[in-house]
Amino acid sequence: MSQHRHPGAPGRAGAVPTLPDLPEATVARLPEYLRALHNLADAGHETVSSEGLSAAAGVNSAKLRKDLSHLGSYGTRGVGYDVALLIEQIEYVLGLTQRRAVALVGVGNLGHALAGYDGFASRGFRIAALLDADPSRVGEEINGLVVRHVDDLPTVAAEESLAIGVIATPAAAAQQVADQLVAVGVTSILNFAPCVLSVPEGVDVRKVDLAIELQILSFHEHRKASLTALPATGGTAFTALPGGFAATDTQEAIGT
Amino acid sequence: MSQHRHPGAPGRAGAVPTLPDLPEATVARLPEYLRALHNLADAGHETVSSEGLSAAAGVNSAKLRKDLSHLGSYGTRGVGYDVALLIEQIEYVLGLTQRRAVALVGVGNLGHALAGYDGFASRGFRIAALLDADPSRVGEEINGLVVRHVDDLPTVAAEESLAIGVIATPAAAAQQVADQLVAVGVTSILNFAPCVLSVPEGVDVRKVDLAIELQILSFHEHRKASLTALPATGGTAFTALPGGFAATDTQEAIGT
DNA sequence: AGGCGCTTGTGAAGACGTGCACAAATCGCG
DNA sequence: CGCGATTTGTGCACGTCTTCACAAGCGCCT
Ligand SMILES: NC(=O)c1ccc[n+]([C@@H]2O[C@H](COP(=O)([O-])OP(=O)(O)OC[C@H]3O[C@@H](n4cnc5c(N)ncnc54)[C@H](O)[C@@H]3O)[C@@H](O)[C@H]2O)c1
Ligand SMILES: NC(=O)c1ccc[n+]([C@@H]2O[C@H](COP(=O)([O-])OP(=O)(O)OC[C@H]3O[C@@H](n4cnc5c(N)ncnc54)[C@H](O)[C@@H]3O)[C@@H](O)[C@H]2O)c1
Repeated sequence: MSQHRHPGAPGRAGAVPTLPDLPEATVARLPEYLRALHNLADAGHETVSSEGLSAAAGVNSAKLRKDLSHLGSYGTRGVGYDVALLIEQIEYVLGLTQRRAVALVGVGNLGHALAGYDGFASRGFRIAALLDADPSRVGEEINGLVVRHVDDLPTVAAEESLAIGVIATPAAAAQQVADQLVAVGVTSILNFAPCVLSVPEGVDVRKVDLAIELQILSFHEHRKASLTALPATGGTAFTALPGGFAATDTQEAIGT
Repeated sequence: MSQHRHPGAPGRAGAVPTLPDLPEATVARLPEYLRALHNLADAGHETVSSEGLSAAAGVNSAKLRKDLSHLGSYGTRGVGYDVALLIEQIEYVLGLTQRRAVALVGVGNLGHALAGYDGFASRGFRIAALLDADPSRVGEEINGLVVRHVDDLPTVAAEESLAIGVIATPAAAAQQVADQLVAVGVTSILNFAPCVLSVPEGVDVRKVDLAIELQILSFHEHRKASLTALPATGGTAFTALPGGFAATDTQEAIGT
């Protein structure tokens, strides 16, 4: 509270945006709030309480309030948050006011699905290029975009200001592709290949690995099975899992 | 240390497996160690040091040692870890000794890619059924599996012991599908639809949301841009980012 | 056998994230 | 204008995670 400078509202002119450096955990949740807010806006809500928004986003309301307070938030006590304003704020902080260009490398099985996905456009991104190393794939048109050869990356980067590179190649090729992306100035990479990438300092890599998610679920299945298999020694001690079990990215038992 | 009971090696008979309850953060990393270990095994390594394995998995070596110590690990001081034994251990803890059956619901754009993905089989899972609500999709054969109607779910569950349900339907249908999965006894769900699911206690849900990953990357792009835009006051103070910046699921600047 | 170098396993400290509980602020209404 | 209902923003305490640093253990070489 006290004198909290507006951290750079979208409408304001340049003048040093003063991005507050948010806790990483908060950053990871802002997109969820944003999605929930868009749903609320579509449903006609003009304001929403922290209680309502946190329920829609599936988090604790105190956590939500603390997250929003980090970006010097615009709530009104006794009322709640202005939905439209909050959307603007979050989109600004996340850097979504500009439609960022994404280059998708590897137009195979998964790459085709990604290329045809409309969730890119509706959430602030634009597929600027499809790239592949297989000559037989080059030239193919998907969703209005023509697949180009991965060696054209420098040309593509010269035409467009690439913000993010998405790697959907086999693991064996991923490091090489990452190097090529870095070479043309890409500093953010989303990697679908199941491998660790080495990148220079200043380049961010996030990974999506289906098998890891399944294996984490498998662990919990295993644990649940070994618990219920135990002969109930004293009573129903194990029926209710110990509290605070959910963590990282797992949601469990969210009541309606 | 002291007398550490083997927590249930795969070869041993039943006798109460005694699954140690691992920190959630550790569970999330075990699959990465497992992948790195398989690579090492394929490359012919019989043992590996915590330093070597942590490098291959892209984490801090102390963290790796602590993670492994949680499962009553099998390292030898002065030598390292036996690769094959460690693989066995981790696979046991993750519950991968049985090939878990996965039901994939929603065989659209993304569902097709998942159905054709060989990473399932190679990492301990088996697609047991493909399900969709669209009558025109039912009957289609993908990778040797025939798409069945989602209303056949009870029949499928009766035939197979379904461990995990994967939801790849539009967000609007996801909750309903989740309810159907829960109704037939599925207690682990991987959700690709961008929405929050409500499930009863005891059911685990993990989500994969492409847009969230991109938006997190976008935030860091935004932040990096706003930093470099600043007139360098004293010198190269901002060239190196403050240490300990990577978090959650982000790897950054991993040296070779 | 003894010593030496290497590596594990872990205690302890600090950083980080979470959630309760409540004071401060705002609105609407009489 | 004042009051009560409501909701935000946050201090605080607690739990979890990370990282350092080092003693204990192991194998090898002499
Ligand atoms: N298919 C899925 O559902 C799925 C799910 C999770 C993860 N993945 C991972 O995503 C990646 C892609 O999977 P896929 O099923 O689409 O594989 P795929 O073999 O169908 O497609 C890979 C594509 O990458 C291209 N490619 C290969 N080397 C390249 C290079 N150096 N530069 C540019 N392009 C190159 C190939 O020509 C091919 O078109 C894999 O690493 C896979 O493990 C896939
Ligand atoms: N395509 C991608 O690359 C991608 C990436 C990330 C997330 N997603 C998400 O994954 C989901 C699927 O995306 P998509 O591109 O494959 O969509 P899609 O429309 O191509 O496929 C959806 C499929 O679900 C089926 N379906 C609809 N209602 C159903 C129900 N009640 N029960 C069973 N099946 C039902 C439809 O018949 C269709 O086959 C969406 O939520 C999307 O946001 C997709």
